[in-house]
Amino acid sequence: MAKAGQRRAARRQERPPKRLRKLARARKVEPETRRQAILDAALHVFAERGFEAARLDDVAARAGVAKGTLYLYFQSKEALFEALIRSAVTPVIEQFGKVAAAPDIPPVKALEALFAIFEKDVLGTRRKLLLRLIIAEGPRFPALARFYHDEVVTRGLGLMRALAERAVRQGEFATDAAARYPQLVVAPLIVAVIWDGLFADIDPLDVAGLLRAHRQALTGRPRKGSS
Amino acid sequence: MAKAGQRRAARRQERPPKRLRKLARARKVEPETRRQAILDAALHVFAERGFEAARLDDVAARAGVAKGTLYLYFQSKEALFEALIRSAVTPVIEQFGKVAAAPDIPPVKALEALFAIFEKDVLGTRRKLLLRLIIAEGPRFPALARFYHDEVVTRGLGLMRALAERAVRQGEFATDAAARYPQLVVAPLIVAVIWDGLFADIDPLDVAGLLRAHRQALTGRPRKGSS
Amino acid sequence: MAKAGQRRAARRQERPPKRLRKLARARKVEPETRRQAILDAALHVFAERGFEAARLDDVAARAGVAKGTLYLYFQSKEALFEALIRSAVTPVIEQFGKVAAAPDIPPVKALEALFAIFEKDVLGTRRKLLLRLIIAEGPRFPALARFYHDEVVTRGLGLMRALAERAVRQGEFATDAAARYPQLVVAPLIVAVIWDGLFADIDPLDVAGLLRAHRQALTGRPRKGSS
Amino acid sequence: MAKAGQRRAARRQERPPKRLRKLARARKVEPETRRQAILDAALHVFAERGFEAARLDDVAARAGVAKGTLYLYFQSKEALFEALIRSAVTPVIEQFGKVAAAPDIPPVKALEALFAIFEKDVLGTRRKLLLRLIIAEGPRFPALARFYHDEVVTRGLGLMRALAERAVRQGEFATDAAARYPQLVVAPLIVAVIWDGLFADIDPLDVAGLLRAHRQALTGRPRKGSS
DNA sequence: TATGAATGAGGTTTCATTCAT
DNA sequence: CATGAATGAAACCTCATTCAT
Repeated sequence: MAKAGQRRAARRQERPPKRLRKLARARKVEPETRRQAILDAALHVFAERGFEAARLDDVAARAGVAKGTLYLYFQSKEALFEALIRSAVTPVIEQFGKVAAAPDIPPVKALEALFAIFEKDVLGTRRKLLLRLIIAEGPRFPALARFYHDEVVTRGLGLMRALAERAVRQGEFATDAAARYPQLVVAPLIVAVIWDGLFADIDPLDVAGLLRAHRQALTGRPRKGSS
Repeated sequence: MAKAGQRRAARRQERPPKRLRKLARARKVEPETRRQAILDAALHVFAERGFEAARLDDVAARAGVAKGTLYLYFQSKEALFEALIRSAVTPVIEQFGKVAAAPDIPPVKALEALFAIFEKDVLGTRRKLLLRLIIAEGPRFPALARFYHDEVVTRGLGLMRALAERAVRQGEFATDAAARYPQLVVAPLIVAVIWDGLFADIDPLDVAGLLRAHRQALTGRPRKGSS
Repeated sequence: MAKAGQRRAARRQERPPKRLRKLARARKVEPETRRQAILDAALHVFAERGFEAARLDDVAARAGVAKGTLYLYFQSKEALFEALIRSAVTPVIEQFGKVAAAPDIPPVKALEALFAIFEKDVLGTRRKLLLRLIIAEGPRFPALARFYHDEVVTRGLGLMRALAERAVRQGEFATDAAARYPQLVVAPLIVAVIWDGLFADIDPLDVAGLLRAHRQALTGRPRKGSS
Repeated sequence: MAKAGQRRAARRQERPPKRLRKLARARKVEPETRRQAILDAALHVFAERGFEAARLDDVAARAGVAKGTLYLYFQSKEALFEALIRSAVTPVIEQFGKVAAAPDIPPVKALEALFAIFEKDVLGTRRKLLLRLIIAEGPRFPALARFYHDEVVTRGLGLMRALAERAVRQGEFATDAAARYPQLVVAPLIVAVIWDGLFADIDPLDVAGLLRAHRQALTGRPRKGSS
């Protein structure tokens, strides 16, 4: 038709009255299950569009519940977002903790293991979306930033520092730089996540190679023959 | 025939005239000046709220122009956002280029200079907002991500790689890791920007110390006496 | 973490809460009823102001729904307009068909009946607004023009032609002009609608007289004593 | 780019600053010439989009003047519209008058001439746009409707009535229907204009044939062999 | 006289939130 | 508990009109 006002019209198509759709009365699911379904859906939608642009309609649809139902589980869009961040954040750290704190394995081996976990369980899963979400939306959600700082960053960097110190003591790291600034250890991980978000399609990054090189740089020892 | 002083003709039948403009018309300024004012305002507002949440009302108010004026300079909110990214992106790289490419200064000195420039001209200015904006919004603006990749990332990493290679050849870097993955050189810079955005208020980062430690790690030599 | 009672999250930082809904939620009505109410309202508003000048605010108010509700039933202003035209168009034609096709009543009697129907069910009702709307806005809505052409004009003229041919065969029409150009039969009806729209207030038209005279002209026989 | 808000954006393309375009200081043209240029442009734009949707920007561009200049010649969009209707309306009528009133030519010949004029000087020119504009927008501009009624309709129908009466007296018309309702004479002309506006592209009308048939119907005499 | 940048009210459309069912 | 129709504030964008130049 003509050219009158239509903005995001392209998003929808037709509008069947669709009422009277004999609603199948939601075969009783565990509330916790449903809560998780909503959080899963929310992660996808928030990650894809960002907090503001995310539509609860989409979250509800993806979770397979009605829009109103969201409000039975979360007070508001913001509360859902916060719960999302909080819920998904801890598990990884604990895994990290187990590896990093083990005093019997050599620090460089531990580092290797940590990077592998990161590659597999963060970069390889939807958890990377979470990390991106925090980086992107954190500045607008100070309470979440603080939570993340306290729960993840501080603990994570603590582990890294302990590991680095162990590595320094055992002569595995050339300098104590990483022990004083454990951010140096994780910085390439962060960059990998960001790179993936921005350039995955146009210039994918060889994360494994990057992390191998990073380990090499930390130990200060030339590559041992292999790549 | 109702000859004068009637606006919005077809509305006249049912609508009170109520049109009493005062318009303190802005004294003519150079178009380029005004364009810059809008871009400045946009940087602030977009950086503070993100693309979606940013309101053009706020941009206009901050720029000291009427809402409609924005549209004399930019086609849409999105166009304004793009222009913002594109406009502010190149200058730094050029500065970087001058320093990094100079073959006469020792690579580590060059690195030192680059980090100083970064600290002063990016972290110390509103340019860091821009970087954050790209990190946060880039995934939703593939065209911009590509632009940034082509104009900044590729060139920047190219410089870093050249510098690192020089450093390796001259024996200033312990390993060739940074030459193979120049992302390793800039990763702490990125982390500094992100940290600043998220935790500046609750746990500020000693960026100078971080970057010093980073240089130290890259060279693989224990600190030379000083801090 | 500001847990409850906060809406529009990301706005919270600079905006007064000021959200105090009262919403006298409309008692549930049948969707079809509501759809009709909206279409009725739309007919009035569009007819009175034309497509462009019509404000959806007015449509909503007249239909007794909120502005947003319109978008639950129609995708856009344009879609509403199209639906309006399409919904109201067919009924009359069917009535026409019944009368015009009846082979047992004399053609002139049928014509008389058709004109009476037109006077009562088109000119006498809001359907004339619809006709005017098509005449006025059709040029800007080619899809609608085609729809109207195919659904109404072609069929209507077909009926007229058949009727005229019957009249010619039976010697009731002086010439075959109307059989070849059935537009001639309806032209005065169109003119009556237009006249009503433009001059009803200043110089009303005696439509009954006009149509009587028109029949007389078609038959080519002087008035039989009466009027 | 992404899918954020953009409504009529497609209409524009880029936005060159275009200020400082050494304005050629409008080589003095006669005010009346310029006024006509504006009216010509206005006819096109108003006809194409309707009053409300017409943009003065387009009128100005088409007339080759700046937007502000329009206001030196007309008080408002509405005033321009009114002037447009008034300015273009009279000429045809006068031509009609000359032919219709000539007492020496046979009425049917006169009719033939009138229809020819109509076909050539109305349907064949931009004047038909004017007629359509009056039909479409008249209801929202009562003052214009009255003007048109008094200046054109009344005079035109008067001429038609006189002509028809002459035809009746001379036995050229089968009935006095057209003398009593001269609208019957012009109705097919109106229909031709409307048809052209709505269906020109999908089902063009043989106007000449229609009008020949119309004359035939009015005279009530079977076609005289020819055409 | 002519310009066109600037204005800002007002339009359409979106979407978080509510609540009758 | 769950639903989803309804709400209405607020966003983006347009364009008639003004006025400094």
